[in-house]
Amino acid sequence: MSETKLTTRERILAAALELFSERGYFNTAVPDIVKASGVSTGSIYHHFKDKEGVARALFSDLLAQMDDKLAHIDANNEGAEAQCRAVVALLFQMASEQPRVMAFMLSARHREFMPNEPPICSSRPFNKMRELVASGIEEGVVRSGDPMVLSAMLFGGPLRMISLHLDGILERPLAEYLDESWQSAWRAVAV
Amino acid sequence: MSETKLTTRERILAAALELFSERGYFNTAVPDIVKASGVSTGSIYHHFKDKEGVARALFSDLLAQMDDKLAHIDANNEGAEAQCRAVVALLFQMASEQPRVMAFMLSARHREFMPNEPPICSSRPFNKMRELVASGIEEGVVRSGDPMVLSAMLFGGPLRMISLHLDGILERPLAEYLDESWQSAWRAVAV
DNA sequence: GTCTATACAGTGATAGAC
DNA sequence: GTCTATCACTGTATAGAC
Repeated sequence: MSETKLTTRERILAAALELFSERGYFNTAVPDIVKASGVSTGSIYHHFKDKEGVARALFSDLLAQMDDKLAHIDANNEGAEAQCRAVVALLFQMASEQPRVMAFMLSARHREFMPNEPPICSSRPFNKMRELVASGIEEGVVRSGDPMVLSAMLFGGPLRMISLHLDGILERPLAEYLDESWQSAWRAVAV
Repeated sequence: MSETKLTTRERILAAALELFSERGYFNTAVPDIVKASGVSTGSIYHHFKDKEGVARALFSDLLAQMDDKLAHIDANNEGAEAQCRAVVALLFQMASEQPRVMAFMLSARHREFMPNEPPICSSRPFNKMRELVASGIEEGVVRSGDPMVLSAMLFGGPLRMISLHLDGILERPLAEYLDESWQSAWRAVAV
């Protein structure tokens, strides 16, 4: 536990992530963040403009992390099929290991508390996923069609599995559904 | 416009649906519902226990409506494949014609404002969809496998298309994506 | 940069007349 | 059943000392 080594900013964001993903943004008061982080109200407002600013910084950090991981996948896998499969595996792994992070990123209604933020499906990670499908079409491993639709079909099923997992509906650990999910999903778009 | 003929209760629920789905539950104050419905604060609290009670009634009504429509599909279509396809068509149609309703039902984080409500994916309509897939397996038109997974794969893609539509990402009207979406989705689970 | 104390707005909910 | 008026409180954000 290197929690002591975290900067003030990091402690605030860690507490906010915990609380926002657990109870939701609107059920979290600033004094809750104060208690959970051990940082004072004044410090929070020194580091962030307002409560929404905390959420924005958190969301932006998480998107950047996700973006890094996708870039890593891109570099370490050969061909669109392997890359897409690695993306699904990554999403499953993150949903298992950091369910809070995934809940905040995928399920939260960001627009409700960050009115000026674009919807998550137009974020870089989601665009990257669409690009992968598009290159799959060029490679000839994905049938031709609207990349938007094909991307929704390829990743929509696995993302639903993640939702079910986050809602506590699945009987077994999410990882055990990976193979079957991927095989089904790939059938939807394969040539 | 038969708005004048609505009962007080209906006017409250109609206004609440409009506001909750537009701005979200937490961005809607009771006085907002008062203004939008033309009904007084006192009347709202006469008909509902509290603000959460309004949301619960609304959600329950919408689920029941959806349930009716699914029963109708069940009765008017022969075979699991046709029934599943009709479900997807219905969802697309509703998302086009009543985007607010669908946004409130599919995307809202209900647990955040109705703590005792079960997650929507364990609601009757979603169970019905899983049952359809299960009967598809029995009929031999859907490959054998975990019905939970297969259901997620069949409906996950189309539901993502609906999300994209509700977020305003799609270039064309949702209806134009129906055929391509269905064909892809069905491939994922067909024998 | 961090803290405590506090101002102030806006919220959910009630009281009580009609 | 419906209304108006009002309360008590919570939550955001600021002021200002250290």
